[in-house]
Amino acid sequence: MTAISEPSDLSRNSTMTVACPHNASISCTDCRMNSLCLPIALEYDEVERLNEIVQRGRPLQKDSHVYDIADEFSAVYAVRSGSIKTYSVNEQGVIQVTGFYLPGEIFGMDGIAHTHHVSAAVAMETASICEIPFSRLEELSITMPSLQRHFFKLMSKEITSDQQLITLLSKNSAEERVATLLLSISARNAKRGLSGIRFRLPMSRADIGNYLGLTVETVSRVFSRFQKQGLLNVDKKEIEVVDTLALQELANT
Amino acid sequence: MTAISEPSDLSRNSTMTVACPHNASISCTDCRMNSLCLPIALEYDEVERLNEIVQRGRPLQKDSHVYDIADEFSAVYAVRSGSIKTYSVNEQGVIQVTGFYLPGEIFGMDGIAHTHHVSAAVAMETASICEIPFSRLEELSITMPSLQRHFFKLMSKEITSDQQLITLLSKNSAEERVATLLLSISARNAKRGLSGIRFRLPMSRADIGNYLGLTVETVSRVFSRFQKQGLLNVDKKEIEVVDTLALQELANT
DNA sequence: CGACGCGTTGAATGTTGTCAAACCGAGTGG
DNA sequence: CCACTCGGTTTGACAACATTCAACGCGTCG
Repeated sequence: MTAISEPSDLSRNSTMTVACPHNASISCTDCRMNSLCLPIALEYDEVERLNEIVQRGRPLQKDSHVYDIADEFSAVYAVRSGSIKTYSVNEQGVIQVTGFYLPGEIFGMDGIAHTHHVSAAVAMETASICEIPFSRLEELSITMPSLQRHFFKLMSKEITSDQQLITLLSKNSAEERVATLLLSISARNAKRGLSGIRFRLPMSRADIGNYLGLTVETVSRVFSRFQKQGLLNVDKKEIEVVDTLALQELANT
Repeated sequence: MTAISEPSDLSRNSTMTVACPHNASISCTDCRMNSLCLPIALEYDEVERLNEIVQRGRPLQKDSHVYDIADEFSAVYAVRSGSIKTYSVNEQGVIQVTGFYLPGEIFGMDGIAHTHHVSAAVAMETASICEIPFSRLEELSITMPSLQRHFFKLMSKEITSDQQLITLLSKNSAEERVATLLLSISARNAKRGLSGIRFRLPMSRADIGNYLGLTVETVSRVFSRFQKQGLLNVDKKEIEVVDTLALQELANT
């Protein structure tokens, strides 16, 4: 569960050899995302050792599962391209979207304390991911303190982002919730070196509504209102942030 | 963060020597709550070893902190008597109550992945607690697999109860939220051998409202409505559940 | 072309929040 | 002993906000 909070720090213009992010044969060293998903403190040969345990699969199709509820927990995942959403299902079968994950972000840690996943993860669009087997990661962590620290930080972030979502749902209006989500996605895009002003939302209105505890119609209306007020330009999933400050004021209320 | 989900299993009518729960000199072996807060699989001498690392303090006064936000994380805690609430505060200073803890329940695990607490814990009434230094607990866990498993289960429960709260806030009405909380407290009282029908709510209406994302007035109105409909008898904090089934239907909607 | 998924918009409804007033029980101090 | 305050709770009237239901537009895909 992330999305509202912002992922790890540091942007290093690592390599000139920029390959297609869907490409499965790329290594951690060359990956465009490595400054986001890797601990910054790793030395070159440490990255190499991590690289050896990372498994890169063929790209996932839209709507296909990375893991499903009750699947055995065996790995955590990094988004290399595309985007992923996670959701849980309660006893009554109600679905709750719990997070959106963009390239460079890590997901799937909900199973660490369990033996099985308590949520599911699906691709919102064609996506490629890195699978990091957790048992190997644990071994590796023992000899690489910086890696261990990095993962503790990631787990922390998951927990605090849960609490942020709870507060958002419990205390904020529809406009405030949507503004907060937009700013979060904007900031995360900026961190990846993309524009924080113009970007494409990977998720549907229904996903946004489910995540924020709103109906599709309300989400749509908020977008329209923001556009009318000159805060945004909205064209389906394409967003242009016009008045960042106004959005921030909304989000910080 | 707990409250909606129910804590550990098994009730064993352990001892005849029932002492005052505020009494600090009681040992884990004799504690009335041990069937709730201890892993059931522990042998007698294992309980003794756990007992040796548990620190029992003087009773806490109402509104006094067990730990505060940003305090160093050093221990987890078990409620021996009274009750505890936890809350977090976001960047804008908004307080979100994140859990209510009754005797026999464990809290303070939010700091495990961090070095410092990301939430605060205060006594809602006079309470006594057991402090379990985490470093010692980790050592002990190595030689006691059943203890380790128990704590993993507790951590899992924290995470899933977060997700349950998120779903509750995001998808349920005021009545459904209140019904769910009441049933949770009822069930937890029953598990402690107390009545699940007549009990005293330890928290204020304001705390309930904050936790459930409602105003005090709404909480009060829902209680009144439930009473009018013959689901409850309410007298300030004293609750009598009259129609459990109707409450359950509300909670499961 | 027609069906379908997705998004938008309008009108009506209903739930929850806001504001204000009053109540109640427990202390407190005159 | 009584009047007083104070915090927590309840209740009412009203307004605001979000949902519901319905219709429609638009693009894609069979």
